[in-house]
Amino acid sequence: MENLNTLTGKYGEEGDRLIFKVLNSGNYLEKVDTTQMESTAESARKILPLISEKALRYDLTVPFARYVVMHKHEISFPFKRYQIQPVWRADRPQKGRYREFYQCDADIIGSNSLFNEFELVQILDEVFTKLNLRVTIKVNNRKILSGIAEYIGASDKITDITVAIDKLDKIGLDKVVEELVQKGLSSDALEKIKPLLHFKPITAMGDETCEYLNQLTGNTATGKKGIEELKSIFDMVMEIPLHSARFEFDITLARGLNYYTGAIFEVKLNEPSSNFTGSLSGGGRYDDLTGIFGLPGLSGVGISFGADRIYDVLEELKLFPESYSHGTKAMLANFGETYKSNNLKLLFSLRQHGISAIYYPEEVKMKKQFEYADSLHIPYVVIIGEEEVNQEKVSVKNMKTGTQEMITISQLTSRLKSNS
RNA sequence: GUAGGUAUAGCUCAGUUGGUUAGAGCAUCAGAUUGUGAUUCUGAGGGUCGUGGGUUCGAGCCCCAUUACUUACCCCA
Repeated sequence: MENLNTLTGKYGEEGDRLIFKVLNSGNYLEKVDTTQMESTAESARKILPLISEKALRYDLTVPFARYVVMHKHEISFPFKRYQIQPVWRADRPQKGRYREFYQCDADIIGSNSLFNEFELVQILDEVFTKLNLRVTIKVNNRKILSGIAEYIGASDKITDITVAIDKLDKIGLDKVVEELVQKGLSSDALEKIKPLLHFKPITAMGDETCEYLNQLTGNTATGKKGIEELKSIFDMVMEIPLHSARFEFDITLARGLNYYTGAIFEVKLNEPSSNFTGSLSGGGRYDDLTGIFGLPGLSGVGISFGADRIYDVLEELKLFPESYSHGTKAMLANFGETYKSNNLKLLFSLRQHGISAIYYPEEVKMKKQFEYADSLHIPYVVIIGEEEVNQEKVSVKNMKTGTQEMITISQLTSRLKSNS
């Protein structure tokens, strides 16, 4: 839970609408002049701060910035932290999109070094490599986008421009141009921007490319700085290559969150057998997020994993193991009161040896007990009945191979211990 | 915020132009020499067809409302 006014304005116009506002406690209409109320959007906007002071957290980055400011005297900078918690969006739920979901954030605050960006890229690569997911890490830089807007004389329209360009794949060149015109872009600006629309994502940044990009951004200082930063990250990625992730610069990558000022990241799934389109992870650099809480000049960079989306994708691609190897190792069949004591002794002896075992609690048919063991993927079923007691042995059935044999308890123990 | 779609057994779904006791697969349960699963065969139970109205001789099917779920756009994890 956060104060509403610490969240508003940080996530863009769209973001503000998606914040879950919490109604004030008690008589929440106390401060409202009900005679002035109208059912218009504008009236609603005016009344909102009067009836709601709290909101559910929209992401983990803004609350993190608040935390850093609150604890500035106890923190050594550069400060790194990770955090896994639910966040909320007042959105219409749909595939891969939830009202409540878990984000896993990793941030480094209090350092301008681009090495931090590189470290985060390494984390992204390592995580998705370990999860066995092929992904594309898309990267861009807000300064490049600002440079472009500056160059074409439409600094106030950065968001409109990037949002439109972002749709290139989906709606095509003509529609994008149409949308830009509709947003009020001059024909002169449009001419300048057109080469950008033909710029495809690239996976390497040589000097020539940089030079070309400088041209595209009209050699503005901001644009140049962004290109320089981008190249610096690329250089590091070239030097220490990633394990499995594809790393590419995509000039159409925009990101709606207002607070980003430098590098921006987004991770897309790159598996032919899945058509999941949402981003699995995102992030970027924010230069002055702590400023609004009273600690200016602190730059940070962070990424966020969408745990639920990653889970969905792993499920869809069947990458979860069918059962966990460290689950129950053996089930002792229940043969009734006569053999209960033998079973209990064995059960606790096995557990003392660190073997996870259970005793079927009811005296029911063997068929049912075996079905139970099978449904739980328990690899061994141990039987102690008349035969076994007479021979001072136990029967053990390997549920995978179907073979069964009679062995001593010490043989059983070492067998269950050895192949784990 | 905008625009669609769906709602029938525990689950996944059939159900013809409205017409008699609403079906299947899977799951569950019970049996096939009462010490054996994944892989056999036989049988059984289980549904006020989301809810409330309406049209009709008659509604799972048509119309209206309502609720829940879901998909796309917008945007994002």
